[in-house]
Amino acid sequence: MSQEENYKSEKEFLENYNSNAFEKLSLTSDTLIFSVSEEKQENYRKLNEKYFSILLVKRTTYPFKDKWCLPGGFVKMDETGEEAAKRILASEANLHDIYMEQLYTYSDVDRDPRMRIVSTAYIALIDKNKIQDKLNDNASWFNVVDYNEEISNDGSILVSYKLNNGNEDIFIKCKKTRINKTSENYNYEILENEKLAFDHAKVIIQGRERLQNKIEYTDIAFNLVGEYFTLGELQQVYEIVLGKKLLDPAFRRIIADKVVKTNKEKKGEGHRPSALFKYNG
Amino acid sequence: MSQEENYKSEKEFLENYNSNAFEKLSLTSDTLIFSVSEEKQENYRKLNEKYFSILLVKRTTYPFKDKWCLPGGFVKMDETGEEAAKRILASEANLHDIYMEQLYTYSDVDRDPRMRIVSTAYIALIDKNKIQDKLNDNASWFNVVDYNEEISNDGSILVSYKLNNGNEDIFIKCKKTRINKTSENYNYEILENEKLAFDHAKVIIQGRERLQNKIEYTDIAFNLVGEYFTLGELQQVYEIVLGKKLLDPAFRRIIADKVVKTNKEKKGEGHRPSALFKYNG
DNA sequence: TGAATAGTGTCTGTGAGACAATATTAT
DNA sequence: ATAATATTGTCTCACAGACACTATTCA
Repeated sequence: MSQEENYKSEKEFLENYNSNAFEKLSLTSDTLIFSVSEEKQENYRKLNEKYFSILLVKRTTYPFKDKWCLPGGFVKMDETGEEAAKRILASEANLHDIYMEQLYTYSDVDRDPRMRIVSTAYIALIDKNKIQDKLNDNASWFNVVDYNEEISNDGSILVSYKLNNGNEDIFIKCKKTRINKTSENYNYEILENEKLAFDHAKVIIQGRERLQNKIEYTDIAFNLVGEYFTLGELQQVYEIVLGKKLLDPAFRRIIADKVVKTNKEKKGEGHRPSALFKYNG
Repeated sequence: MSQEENYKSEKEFLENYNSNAFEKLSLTSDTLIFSVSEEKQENYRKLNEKYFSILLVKRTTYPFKDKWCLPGGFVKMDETGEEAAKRILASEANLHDIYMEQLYTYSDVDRDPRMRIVSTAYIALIDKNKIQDKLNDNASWFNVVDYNEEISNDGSILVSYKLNNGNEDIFIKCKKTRINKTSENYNYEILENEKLAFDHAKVIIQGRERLQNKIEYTDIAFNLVGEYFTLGELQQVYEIVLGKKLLDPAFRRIIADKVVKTNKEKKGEGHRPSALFKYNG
């Protein structure tokens, strides 16, 4: 504290500043990448079933070796947290120009066993059709195959997830408690989590909640579909993110002024073809 | 990278971990404290005029000596960002048990002239009537006396603020540009800012926006009033935060199931007395 | 009594929820 | 023809916006 007292100018102060006066820590960026994946149906008439999916990476090194985690890494001294997140996605998963926003900064003292590491988590949304190629060996898409939320007696909410990548299941169970009765902010206590490293189970739960909220009052859903899409496909995306069925006419009313009809059609599906639309950005 | 390769267990790895393998930085917590202040009117019949107000602290040391900033400081190694924010508010302004939530983490490389410092900003809401005492000499409440938002030709939004603490004006002008056409996230470019340190002008603008949004779908407004309040007072709080007048019947409908009428009354105001209500948490 | 706020009644239009009906394709 | 989805029409109900009206106090 006393070091600042006697300088005559900011310039002089800065020249003499001891940047080690305060303890330092490391900062990482972790990105929660959401997408919607399709699964071909046996019945040729039916639409492909869609799943909400998350990209996870298997750790090959300690700590949490062999556990799954969000793609992330250390923030370098010459980049912002978001720049770091983008750099890592480009190098680890060959992803470029994707929608990204900051989710939350996690600063629990013991969240990393190595040392004090604070992490800023980001949410990213991509259209999975664009990027079937070049996934790193350690990376894998997990579908949310089961999702449940129930209110317990004491007013807290029990959330459970089941993720699957075609090969392996991940279960998460979490107890959400309101931090304050006036707000929608929760404390997340992980009750069950065998396979996810760090506090990433919490990030996934909190991130999905954010996406569910934002899809209702923004247009971010369009980042999950390609340039051309049918209204049925778009509706499926909303339904998967929201976790509930929507009524066709209501949905069409809501998005009517967000899309433009093109003269293209999607044909050959065993039923009436549907018009392809574009986002009216 | 190579250090992790050869350990047989996580325990062994951690015992040998070199925590200086990556560059480190400093983390600070800054808190944007909002409140609503009253100003006695000359006309005895009229209600007190209310202002949206923000607590700022005058810096006494470099950098940004003599500029105003948000109360904040370095996060210690044994506390989370939010704990640091609370510790600082307790010590600097004698504020305890106040509503707080995380706003955003600012990590621009040059945001602090001393060195690389990342800051997590928090929003806090308090009832100003509770805390007229014991403000630090350097701290001062600024009222938002003028606030304007206009859309410019290129689609960006020009935001201007005028703050006043009874003694001094602070002007801020900022250009908001959508980062992405699908979302409500903006890039904030400060065009005018003489008196605020660091990137705190941006924090104020972003924080107020957050509050405006959240007051519509949560009950956080109740953190800005005391235990007992009249519906007129509560309505004023909403109006000030939202920056627009509300119609009485509509407002009463909206909050009807959030409040409970008590048998207390507020009398002696030169007009019909009004019932005091409590929050129905 | 008058100025000011407190509090309520009610009309209207918008928009969401619900359900029904029609349209069109591949097999 | 049939199964499946695409697309539109319309009824109803809830609710926000708007305005008018009544109630009550203190100087």
